[in-house]
Formats: sequence, structure tokens, C-alpha cells
Amino acid sequence: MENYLIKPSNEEAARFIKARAASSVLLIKAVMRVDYEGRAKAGLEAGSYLIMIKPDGTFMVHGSKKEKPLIWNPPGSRLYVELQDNALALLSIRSSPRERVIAILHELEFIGSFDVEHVDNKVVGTESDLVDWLVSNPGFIEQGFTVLEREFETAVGKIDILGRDSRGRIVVVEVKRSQAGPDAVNQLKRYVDHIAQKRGERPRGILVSPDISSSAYFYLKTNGLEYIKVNRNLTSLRKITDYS
Amino acid sequence: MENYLIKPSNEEAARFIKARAASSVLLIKAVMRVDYEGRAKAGLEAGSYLIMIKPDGTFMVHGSKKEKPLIWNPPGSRLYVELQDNALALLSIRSSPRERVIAILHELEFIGSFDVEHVDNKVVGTESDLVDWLVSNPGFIEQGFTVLEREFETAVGKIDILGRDSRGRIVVVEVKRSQAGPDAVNQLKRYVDHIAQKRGERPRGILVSPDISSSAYFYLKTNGLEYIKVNRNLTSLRKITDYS
DNA sequence: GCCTAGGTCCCGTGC
DNA sequence: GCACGGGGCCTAGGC
Repeated sequence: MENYLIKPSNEEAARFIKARAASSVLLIKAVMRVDYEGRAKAGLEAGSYLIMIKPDGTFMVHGSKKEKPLIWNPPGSRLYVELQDNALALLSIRSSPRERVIAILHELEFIGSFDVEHVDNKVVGTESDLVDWLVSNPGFIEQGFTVLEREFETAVGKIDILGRDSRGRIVVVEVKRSQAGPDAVNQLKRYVDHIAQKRGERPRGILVSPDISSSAYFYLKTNGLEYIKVNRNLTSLRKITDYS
Repeated sequence: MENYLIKPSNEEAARFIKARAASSVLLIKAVMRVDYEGRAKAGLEAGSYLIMIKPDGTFMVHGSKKEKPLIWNPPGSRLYVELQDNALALLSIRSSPRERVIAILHELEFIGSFDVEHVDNKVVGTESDLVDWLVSNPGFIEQGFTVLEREFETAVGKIDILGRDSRGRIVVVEVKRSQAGPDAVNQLKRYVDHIAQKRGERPRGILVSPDISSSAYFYLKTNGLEYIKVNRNLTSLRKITDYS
């Protein structure tokens, strides 16, 4: 059930929030001071902000800019509502790590409770989609390439694709869905070094991505690693095929 | 000026949104379908969601769970409002990279426009704060340690602190504000290898953080790198000093 | 604009 | 619960 309070008293507001926080998304516009303390520390000067509280415990304080909240607590946090002398205090507590957001609301302008869907979103075109496609089309990597393992676990992390080339040499493949930077090359190098040390023979290392920064490419080349550019449209081409 | 529309007609809603999107944060609750296409692709089944649109172009569609919007466009996106036969279409366009979010609103429950602060938040306790502190207290790293450069730029990335130990040996210091994982060790190793190759002499490499995962520690040790644990409260201790 | 790296990252997955 | 790595990452800072 939708419901709205315009310029409610603190008492009304407290009742409303307590009654609805467990089931609805709450939106609160008020003049407030907000403080956060936990892994870091932050605070907002007194002013008008918008609070969004979700039934899963998510607590967010939004300003007029940016996608990220100015201050927040993630899902799983617990909400406490407390009437103070001249204000309404909202306390959000996260237990691990211990973090606390306190909003002291002074002039309540608006509170709304909204019932929205509990969906989990599904995104297409992720790295995992690209790895799927490469596993199904190993010839794309090169003629005669065969997949040995996907998400191969090592002591230094998971290798996207471990395979073998037509000459029988082990190949480590690292996949990125967007432009690869130095970190991606580093990751590949780490896996290659690890396998080399483990097997006593150096495997080939191939980075697959739609693009690579020039310094990352240089770093890759100076380490004897290889690069394969994948069409930026590959995933969407595949998607179209899937939906046909 | 605050303003709210409850169950408005599409025409009313379109006027309201056009008039206020440039200056206020808009909140829209409606039954809608939403589609995203750009770097990836996603869509929401018809249902009730909450849209937040900020004056800077941020466009977010929220469900009842999680901190992140189900679908969004970041700041800088442009908003188009279009009346359709039986619906109100909101189109958010980001130019680079080209991305598009389309929300087709069917049953408008609520629209509110809210004037909130334009603040940029200030957080204390970041990695940069920790680096600051170490630069001011080089003895913490070790007796006789001196700082040569901060944010020292190399071909393979920026070194947090480049210094020299009491025996005159070059030291690469990588700092993490929270638990360090394999990636942090990798980063340090990359810088150390680079300096080694550049100078013909291997520098020491020290990772400074409040904690390190056991596999990362193993990886660090097997590469001849060093670890210094920093008190998790160090930053807040420093902060207290600052505010005294 | 590109590139680099941090983030109170969040988030899912696997142990 | 911890740990690891992806993300439509977002965001800030340099060049």
C-alpha cells in the first residue's frame, strides 16, 4: 500500500517508518545532519538530503549529484528509529564490519513508502558470457586450440581458460570484457609464472579483450605474452544468435 | 520548491518532469518496463520500480533490494520525455560510451521533485590519508627510512612511496587501506621488477596494510617481498590528533 | 579525451 | 564465515 506524509510531526514520522521499513522502500526528504563511522569516516553538514531505505536494510543518503550515495550502509544493516527532543534520529547499524550511520532529521518535508519489485537483475554481455563463447568456439583463439579447464583454480587465483595449443603446449588465457589495463596483464603474468614454476616449463599466455591500453600492451609484449583482440560486438552478435 | 503529484495523468507527469528535471531530484514510482543497452544489455520485466533522476543527468531504477540500481545511466546523461499513446516514455542517453536506458511508464503512482544539497562528500581514512601519514612519519616504516618520491610515475604505474633505507637501498612501498589480496602483491611485484630492470639493481618491496590474506602473504614471501602491518586504528588515531 | 588506480567499493561465487 | 575477482563498475586525478 502506497502512502505519503507531507511535513509530518516527528511522532507521526517515527510511527510510519517503524511500521513500514520492513516491507517497503522508504523515501525521506528532510533537513538533516548525517554522520558515518566505520571502515572510514564521513559527515554531512546540516542541509536537505534524500534518504532511501530498503527492506533489506540498505540505507542511502543522496545529494543532487552522482550515482553513489553521499553516505550509506549496505544491505543487511539494521535500522533504529528514535524520537529525540526536537528531532528524529535514524540509526543504521552494520555488524560486520562494524559500521554506523546516524541521521538526525530536523525538518521533515516528506516521507513516502513504496512497494517495488524484489527482482534480481540479469545482465548480458559480461566476461563470463565471453568466456562461454570462447569455450564453445576454441578455434577462435587459434587453430587447433583445445580447452582443458575453465576457471582453473591455482594457488595464485583462478585462470579463466587453461588450454593446449596444436603443438601440445599449455596455454593460459585471461579474458577481459572491456579494455585491458596493466592489471589484466599482471594477472596473466602471475598465472603464467605460477604454471611455469609448477610444471617446470613455461606456458604461453594469451590475453583476450576488445581493447588494450598502449602501456599495458607494451608491458605484455616485454613479458613474452600474446594478445588477441576480440570484436567489441562479439557478445551482442552472440546474443542475437541466442535469441533467434 | 517541493512538489508532489499523486496518480498524475501522463500529460501532467510529462510537464512536471520537463519543468523540474534540470533543477531538482525527481522520484517516480510507477509500473514500468525498463531496458538498457550499451556496454552490456539488461532489461526489467513489467513491474513497480522507483526511478531517481538527478539534475546532473544521473538516472537510476531501483528495486526493493541492494544498494546498486537495477538499471542506470551515470551523471552527464541526457533525459528525454515523450508522451506515447498509452504511456510515458523516459529516455536517458549517455553519449560516450553510447548507452541508452528506456523506461516505459504505464501506471504513474507518484512523482516528487526535491531540492537537495549539491555537496561533494569528504571521506577520512582513505589510502591517501594513510600514505600522507607514512610520508610524515617515515620512521614508522623503519628506522632510517627516507622518502624520495610520492606517487612516483613509472611506465608500469604509480608507486605509492619510493624511498631509501638506512643502508642506501631503494625501497618500493605499496599501501593498502584494508586487507591486501593477491592483486596488491602483484602490483608491488610489478613495480619492484620494473625498478630492478631499470636500475640494474633489485630494490626492496614493502607492502603496508592493516591485514593481508594468507595466500597473498605466501605469494609475497615467495617473491622476496616484505610486509608491514599497520594498526587498523592508525588513521583514526591520526584523525583524533588532527582534530585536537 | 585516455589512462591509472582507489573504493566505506558492491556483488556473486566458491570454499 | 572468508577470500577472490568481476563490474555496464563509479569516481578522482594526471596528462
